[in-house]
Formats: sequence, C-alpha cells, structure tokens
Amino acid sequence: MKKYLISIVGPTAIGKTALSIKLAQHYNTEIISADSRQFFKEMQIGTAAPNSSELEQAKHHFIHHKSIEQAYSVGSYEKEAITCLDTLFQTKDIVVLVGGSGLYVDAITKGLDEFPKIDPSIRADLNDQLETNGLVSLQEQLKKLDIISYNTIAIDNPHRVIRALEICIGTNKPYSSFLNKEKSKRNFQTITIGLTADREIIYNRINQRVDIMMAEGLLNEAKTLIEKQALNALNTVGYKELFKYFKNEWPLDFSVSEIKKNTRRFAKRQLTWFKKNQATLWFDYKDQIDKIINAIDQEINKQKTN
RNA sequence: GGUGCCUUAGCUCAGUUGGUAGAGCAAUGGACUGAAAAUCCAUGUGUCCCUGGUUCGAUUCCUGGAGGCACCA
Repeated sequence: MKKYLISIVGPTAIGKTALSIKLAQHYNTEIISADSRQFFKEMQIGTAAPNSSELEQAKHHFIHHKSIEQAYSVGSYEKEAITCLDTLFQTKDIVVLVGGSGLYVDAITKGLDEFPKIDPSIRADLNDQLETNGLVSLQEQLKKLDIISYNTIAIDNPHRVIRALEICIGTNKPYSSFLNKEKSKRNFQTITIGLTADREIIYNRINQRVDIMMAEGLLNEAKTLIEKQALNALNTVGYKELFKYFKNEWPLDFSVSEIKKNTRRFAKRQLTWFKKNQATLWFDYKDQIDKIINAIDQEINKQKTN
C-alpha cells in the first residue's frame, strides 16, 4: 500500500491551518507541522499557532513541543519528523504536513545531507570574528578551507559563510564535501497543495491578523519573554518589534506597523520559495474544500497507476 | 476677501542658472542544506497640479485657474 503525504504550503495568514484540519478530518489522519516558530511553547499568539479548539479537532505534532531555551535546527527536526511519520504510516495511508517554513517542508519531502554535530562554541567564535574583523576575513578563511563553497555559496551572506566555516573547522573537511550525497529515500509520495491569493488580499489578511494578535494579548506575551530576547527563537516577527517598544526605542503604533510590514515581506519570501516547486497544485484561498479533495484523490489515483 | 508660501514617484521631499528628473522609506523580483518568521542579493517606479504665453525647447520663467497651508481682515 502506497503512503501519501499531503503537504500544504502558502504564505502566512492564507488559511493553511484551517485547511489542514479539514483534510485531516476527511482522511481521518493527523497533522505534522513544519513551522519553525510554532515549535515553541512560549510563543503562541505571535506565531498564530493553532488554538486549543483547533488542536482538539485534529491531532497535531510539532506544535509547542519545544522550549525557546532549547537549541533546535532543521536537522533535528528532520529526524524527529521522519520518525513520527514512520509511526503514523504504520496505521495511516495519508498524513497531512502543514507549515510555512520552506526549508523545513523540503527537509521532510526531499531530505537533507548528513552533517556531524558541531560544537556550538565554533559558531560563537565565528560570530565574534565577524563582529571584530568583518565578513571579508571570514570569506578569506573559507577561500583557504573550501574553495568550492567560496565560489558557490552566497558569499555576502554572513550566515551562509559561518555555516560553511563551522563545518570546515569542526570536521576538518570542506563543507562542500558533505553536499549532494545519496539521501535517505522517502517511503511515501508527496502531494503538495499550495494556497494563495492576490497580493493585496494576502496583505490585508496579514494586517488584520496582526491587529487580532494585539487584541489577543501579543503585547503581554512579548513582555513575559523580554528577558530572553537574545534567544534565536525570539528573533521573530511580532516579538522583535515589540522588544524595541519595551526598550523605548519605538512607539507602540510604529512597532505594530513594523510587524505588519515585516510579516508582508515574510509572506513574499514564502511565495518565492514555494513557487519554485513545479509539482505544486495551487488553489485560491476561497476554493471549496471539495475541490481540493477531488484534486488530491485524482492525484493519488494517477500515482497509483504509475 | 487680502497677502505670502506650497503642489515633482505609493509616501516624505530634493532638484533642474530653461535641454522632460533623484534620495530615503514603501514596493517589486530573486537566492536559500542544522540561525530559515533567520540571513542575503538585485530593481525601479513619473501627464514634474491644470491652462495659455515667451522660447528651437518649459517641470523650471510669465499670465490665468484649481487645491492645500499660514498670517491678516
């Protein structure tokens, strides 16, 4: 019996959560989240995570299962999520994947290359070097340690340069030597459903949702996290702008409009990522659930006969 | 009603000694292998308010008008 993963993608605030619940109910199955911020139990309002009633309507995995204090990465997520999927597929033929983090979605559907664990002090040290000596000195190091990566990665991007370097330093092998290896095969087929709308509609929905988050108490939620704002998980739209307000750097209404702007930009980046996948079946956010279910069933039949 | 100032990109404004223009922000396109709601790259957007005049040529100078702001009545 073939197994199918229905992957729901699209920009933030388009209605992925609601659709995923309907599909999980229809196919009598469970939901795996691929959202890099909804993992954290301390961040509920600002990440628009499913609320308690939504969590009751279908079983969710990878929602609020971590603390912002724990270091977490796509690599760990991939392993945990694939393990979870294997378990679910023992009793289900279909599982729903939903999330707005393109890299995390691809980690599950396509897989990542294997990298050894790297001592976090190496990255901390590289960040210090970036601070004191600048990006160019890091680029020069990479040129010596891994000329292939030096020529292929986005060399102006400090995160990319530091990641390549921490692998080179931590393993004594070039970062590029780990890439494009045989990845572990997936024992399921993926059907990707994209949800979208005209840009103006997406932006209006985002603006409205930010107002709703504020009404639901986002300010308070951010206030309780203020001591921990240096944690990576809190380098997040909806929180970092409010920290500026608490530091008296921005007035509140400006912080809110910045949240809206940064969320709009985030949605644009999500669309850029998701548009690349040619196999995605795209739907309008207003399309009826039956239309989407029909398309999924057709796709399953097509793949069965192949 | 009078006087003065203003009207140029989606917004705030600069500028052209007369040769049809440029900053910031916003916006748009893109990249992405353990920081990814992160991080990085690229790109412009135009009846220069309308009308007539002077001029080879007017967004720029002049006339008239419209709208805005300020002060005076």
